[in-house]
Amino acid sequence: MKLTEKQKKVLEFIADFQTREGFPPSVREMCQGLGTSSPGSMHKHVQALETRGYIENLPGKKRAWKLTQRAWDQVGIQTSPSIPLYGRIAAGLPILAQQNKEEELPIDPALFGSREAFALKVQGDSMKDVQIRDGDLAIIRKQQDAENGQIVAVMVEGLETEATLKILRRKRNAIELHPANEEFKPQVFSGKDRARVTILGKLVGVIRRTP
Amino acid sequence: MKLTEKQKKVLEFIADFQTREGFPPSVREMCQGLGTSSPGSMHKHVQALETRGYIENLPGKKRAWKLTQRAWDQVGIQTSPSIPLYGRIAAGLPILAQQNKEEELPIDPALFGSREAFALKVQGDSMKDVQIRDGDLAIIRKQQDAENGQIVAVMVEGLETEATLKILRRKRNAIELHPANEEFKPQVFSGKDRARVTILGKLVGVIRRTP
DNA sequence: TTGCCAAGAGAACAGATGTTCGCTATTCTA
DNA sequence: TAGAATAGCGAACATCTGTTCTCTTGGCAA
Repeated sequence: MKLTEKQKKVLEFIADFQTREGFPPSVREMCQGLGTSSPGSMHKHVQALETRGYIENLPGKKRAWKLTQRAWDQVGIQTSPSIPLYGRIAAGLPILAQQNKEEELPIDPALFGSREAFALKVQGDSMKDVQIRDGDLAIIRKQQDAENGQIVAVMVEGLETEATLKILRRKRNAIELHPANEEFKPQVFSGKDRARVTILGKLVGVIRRTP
Repeated sequence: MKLTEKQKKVLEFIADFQTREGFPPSVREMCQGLGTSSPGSMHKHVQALETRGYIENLPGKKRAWKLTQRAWDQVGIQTSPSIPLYGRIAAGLPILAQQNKEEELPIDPALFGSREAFALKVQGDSMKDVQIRDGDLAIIRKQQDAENGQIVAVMVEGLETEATLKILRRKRNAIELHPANEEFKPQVFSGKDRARVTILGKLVGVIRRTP
């Protein structure tokens, strides 16, 4: 019994809502969260998840269902939440490859309002003006895009083999990556070069361990 | 605001039900579980718990309430290892009193090399020169003393009702507390005044949550 | 006693919610 | 091309559920 793409989305939403709020979402809240408008359609999905063993339902009660262990496994939520710390990035490997993991920080990503996050060790003083130091751990929420002015973790193809923190500024035909340090100059990628910039995620926190 | 005997029973039932089932009980389920028969009476108790800050309620939604941290503390259910965050310190109370706790950070103190730690919310820019910002969470390892030059959390008797971060400098006959900001002046306590300074612990880390 | 307060019973109401039903659109397959 | 599978819309219904009200009971202090 395989899950439809939509059913996975629904399952993920329920799991996310449950961990965030502490109780399951109502059918209509799921509609709102997933951008549809018909409780009927949503109910069909929930029912499908039930017959497939991802949800236990107590008939007759409102907003009273449980996700089974199978569901939590599917969504990939671990019992003891943590944040992986990536150190130096080896050239040629996917950035977030297992080989690059340096440590598993025993911190719940929810502390930073994220469901999935990772950490990078900051190197150098390029973020000095926003009080981020050499050696700090930057907590990054995974996302493909970000808004202007936000601090993001980026990879630049061909230029560096490491992920770096930069302030994102999109111009009409260019992407600018600004360090938060007056002594350094921004990098500008215009035209085709824009494709060389890959956003890994958005900065949602900083952790510093002082000796 | 003290809790009635009955209200404690109700609170315990809700906490128990929540951990067992994964969602909160309805008013009538609480009635059944506690051996009464009137939803009205039970609702009064729930409301009392809400005004006392043990329950957060989302009006208009059914079976949708959350137990606050205070409630979990009252019931005495422990979660994974964590660090308590203390906010404003109320005058006259022991600094690390339960009443001052603002949040329980789901972080293992071992991450900062401590067995027992607590967190304080940094107020103001007195630590600007060491890249600590207003709003940052300072992680403090409990200890009575510290070495020269280290950053410590201190209470000064009579002067302030809040714990502050300062750089410690012991002189022959005085204790100096230096802010890490050139614009501020150090506080000097000499002679008998030295006894007014109480060291709560040593700074072992910083956590920043960016919105 | 009198008054106050916590607690409960029972009824009643309004709204949220699960659930069902019929119809349509799109996509993929036999 | 016909049919199945998936997904959605919108309406409608029964009931679960929070909430309010009134009345009653028992304990306790002034």
